[in-house]
Amino acid sequence: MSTTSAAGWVLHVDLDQFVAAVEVARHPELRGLPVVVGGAGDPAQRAVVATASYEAREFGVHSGMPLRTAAKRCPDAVFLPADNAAYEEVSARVMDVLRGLPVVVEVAGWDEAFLGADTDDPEALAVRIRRLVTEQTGLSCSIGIGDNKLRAKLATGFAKPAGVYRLTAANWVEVMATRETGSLWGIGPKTARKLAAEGLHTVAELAAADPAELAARFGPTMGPWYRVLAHGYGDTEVVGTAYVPRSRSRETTFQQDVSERAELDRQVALLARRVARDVAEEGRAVVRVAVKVRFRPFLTRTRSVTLAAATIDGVELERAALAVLDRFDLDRPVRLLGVRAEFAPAE
DNA sequence: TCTGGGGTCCTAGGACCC
DNA sequence: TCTGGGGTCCTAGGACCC
Repeated sequence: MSTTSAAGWVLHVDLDQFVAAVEVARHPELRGLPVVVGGAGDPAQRAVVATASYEAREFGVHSGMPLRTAAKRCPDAVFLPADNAAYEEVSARVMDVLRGLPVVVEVAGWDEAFLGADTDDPEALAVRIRRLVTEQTGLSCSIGIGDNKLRAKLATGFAKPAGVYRLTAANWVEVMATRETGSLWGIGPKTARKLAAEGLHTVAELAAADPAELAARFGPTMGPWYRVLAHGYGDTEVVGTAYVPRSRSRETTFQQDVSERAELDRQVALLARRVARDVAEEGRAVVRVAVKVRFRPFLTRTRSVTLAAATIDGVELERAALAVLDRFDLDRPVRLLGVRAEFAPAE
């Protein structure tokens, strides 16, 4: 089978409330209850919601929300710790089901994948995929059908939950024209606000904007790209080759802010060792090491260094991370430390 | 909304070189 | 050293996504 597909259809498969669904699958007594997964499962701790079940979402609980806030909105929710190893295993099983089909599979996250498919009846294929995934994993998914990745991805939003939806050039204007620019995949809250300040509120308004003016305001790449998004244009190539990471990082938010310098050194060394283990597994040389410090209340700073020579050696990575930490003004309480290693760009 | 953890890509300024 | 223009690398920060 080829590893890319430029012709035919793009399908976007997205598992419904994935993490919560995995937990319900192994704790059937939780079915129908508001379930909130995140952190260590203790709403009193500093952590956020990884996934909320649809029942919990009814109470206004959503991912990214502090667990504390979730507990206020939904005091009766069942709080569970995140078990990433379990989710990765289930995710791998789902991807294997997809790879068993005559399609190109591009994994786009734990719970989603793009498929390149040559078919005359993408709806029939989508229905078949939904049935297969449920039969073989017990999980429900939604599927967006598009003539490119952007439209397939957005279509999934209209397909959820447990449905199929087609979004192409044929219905793009009808479906998207009056929606806010922030509904586009790639335009977040900040950019949506800046666009609105330029008088561009809807997808149709952005599509009709002057590319040169967008370039002047938002940069030579991003400006014109926003307009392209608003037209629904996008990548049609689905790539099935293995993902090659550009970096590996580890970070920790402390339950209590840390001020003591020796403890900060100790924590950075621990993080650097964890990164070194990940790097060793990857087996690729590191060319740059970065340290992230988040001070109280929430001021985030990064410092980084290009190594004199690329290395995979854990001791050197740890030494580099400590040296970078030393360049910060550590005069305020710290709530988070992070260490990131960057690999040499793949050829 | 007192704001996790793991990623990617773009921008912009300064250094440095020719 | 009253100083141009272009290219590239390094670094920090921002925005976005899952």
